[in-house]
Amino acid sequence: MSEKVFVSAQEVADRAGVSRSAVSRTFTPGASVSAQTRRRVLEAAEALGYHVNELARGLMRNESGIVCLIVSDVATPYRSALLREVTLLLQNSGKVAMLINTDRSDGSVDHALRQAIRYRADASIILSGMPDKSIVQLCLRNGQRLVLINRDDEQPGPLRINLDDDEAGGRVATAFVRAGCRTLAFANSEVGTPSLMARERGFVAAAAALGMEVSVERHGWTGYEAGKVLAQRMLTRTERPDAVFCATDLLACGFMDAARHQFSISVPGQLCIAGFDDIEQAAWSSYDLTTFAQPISAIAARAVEWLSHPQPENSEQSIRLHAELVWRGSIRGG
Amino acid sequence: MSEKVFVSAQEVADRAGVSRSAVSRTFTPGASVSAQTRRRVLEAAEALGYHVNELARGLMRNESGIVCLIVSDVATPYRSALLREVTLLLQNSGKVAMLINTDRSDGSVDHALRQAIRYRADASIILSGMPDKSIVQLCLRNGQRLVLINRDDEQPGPLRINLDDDEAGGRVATAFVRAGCRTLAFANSEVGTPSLMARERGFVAAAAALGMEVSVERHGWTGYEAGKVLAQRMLTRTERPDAVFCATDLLACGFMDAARHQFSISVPGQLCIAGFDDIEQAAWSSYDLTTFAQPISAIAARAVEWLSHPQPENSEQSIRLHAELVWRGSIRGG
DNA sequence: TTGTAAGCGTTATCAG
DNA sequence: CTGATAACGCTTACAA
Repeated sequence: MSEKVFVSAQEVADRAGVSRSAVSRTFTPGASVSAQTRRRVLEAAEALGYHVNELARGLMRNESGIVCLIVSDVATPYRSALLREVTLLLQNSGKVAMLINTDRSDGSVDHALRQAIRYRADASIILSGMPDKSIVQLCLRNGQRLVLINRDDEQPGPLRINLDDDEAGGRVATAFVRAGCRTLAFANSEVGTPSLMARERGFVAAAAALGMEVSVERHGWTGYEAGKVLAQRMLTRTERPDAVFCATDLLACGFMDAARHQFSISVPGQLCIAGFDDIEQAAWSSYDLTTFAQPISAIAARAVEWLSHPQPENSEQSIRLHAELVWRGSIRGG
Repeated sequence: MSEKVFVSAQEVADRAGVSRSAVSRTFTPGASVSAQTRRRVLEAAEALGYHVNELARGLMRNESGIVCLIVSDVATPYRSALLREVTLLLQNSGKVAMLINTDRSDGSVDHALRQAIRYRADASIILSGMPDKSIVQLCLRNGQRLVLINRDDEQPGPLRINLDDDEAGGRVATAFVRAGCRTLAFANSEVGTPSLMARERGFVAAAAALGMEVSVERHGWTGYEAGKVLAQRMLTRTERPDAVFCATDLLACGFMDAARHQFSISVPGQLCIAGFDDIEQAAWSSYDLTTFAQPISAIAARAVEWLSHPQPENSEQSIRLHAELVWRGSIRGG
């Protein structure tokens, strides 16, 4: 198989009878080339199968066009939906996404960020995990913009996009009470992400304000299986809850399935359930889950927009978005 | 904010009191550097925060380390699971994934492949859509390796990984008959992907061999909603099917939900259902769907392995993998 | 083992 | 508007 393969701007220039620079200008938006030169260059390029080498271009411009997406558990409904949205917007604004799949181990995100630096990514968007403070500084020093989504970090520099997780609890608590529920529970995972904890705290506080106590249980990761386990724990108690707020839709689906199929508890008849994220499955008729919608499009839009714009420099780099309550059938009397 | 930011090998060399090349060699696996030089370089690099510039390295080596993943509908359970697997393996073998999200329009994949060429990706893996013949040739001429997953294309050059979709039908048909079903149906989407059509043909043929006819209906895309619509069409007929093979798990979930919640048909009591893909939701107790498992790990492994190995050149570049039947509760008498 | 120097494919600068 | 020339940060003969 042939080895020396890629055709360079020089070859195009030779064939078109112009200089390298003319070729370069032809492929640089907004550069001044005469219509004729331009046409001849394009012809030659087409004939030769020339494609700009973005590696070399990035080297010169000190701007690769690459944006790193750092994420664990990509196959999860919420994560993959966010990923879709972000990549789409990124492409529309002329960037290209580099995907780094982290595991849930400690140095994982830091490792990913180092990768981003080596490829001279213009920016990194962190969808899961938390980078170490030092590596964040390293990225910023290297001129890399950082976006943290739902990470709720305090340090300045990166753009932080978060939801009003704490306020969600209040709305659910009210709905549960209105539905006549008396024994409230919160099903959480053990991972203890700031946003998950905020949902828990908000719910507990709101319930307390209504004069009710919440039994909290935490287990495993935020997936379907953990929801089942949590249901097993909570539904075998002597004082069984008649309302559960699950920190995540996946937890809620697992919880609901266990309640119905293992304990023959009717939802919402004997048990009201609410989730968080509004994943696609929440709308499926088997679940019909009342939940809070992650404003995925808004999140992605704000992130990408911030990347494309000249930085506002001293403006507060923290955005708080609203998670809308989506009423469905898993709470009585919606 | 500071502008000239990235630290170069030269600066490291200066600080360590060695030459540029020494630095380069230190970061090139398997190059000969004395332990002492190596140590001094590493110290200087650490102190300065040096990171190899992969853009420049790729330019020299003519090998970027980038592998392009071309995929539409990333947020779909099957796609995102495959994506997770591929990115993971890619990372383990020292490559990095560039994600391009295509829509279902015609030139979309071609556009993505051009992007891949511009970034001098070492390879592209196509998970959805079909590239034009000419662009495939262009990629190959440019030394870019190509992997087509479940695309069932005939042209030589790319590695083609496919399943035995056609054989699946036979196993389902037998199971349906054994369950006592008499009125068979196949629920497909309109997209007409080779693999989807192969499932349909295989099922129809197998049923014919058993002396039964299959009513086929096609609608929309391969998602949950389309499954509901198909159910509406097929379950309102005078001669209602008592067994349905859905081309996709998502279709099956939608079909099952419509059957149960709109038509109060019990599954598997009055209606047996089978799907294809074995997405996570198929195992959820609300569905408990009998289905065929995409051998996701094997697919990813074969793809990545082929990319990393020196090409076998003349060997047949087509792999056919087996989709295992996963027995669950949506067919009677498993 | 080490340093020197050439070159990878671009773009930016600056004359013309 | 165009063309020469100098970077960009790296790797890799080749020579020491």
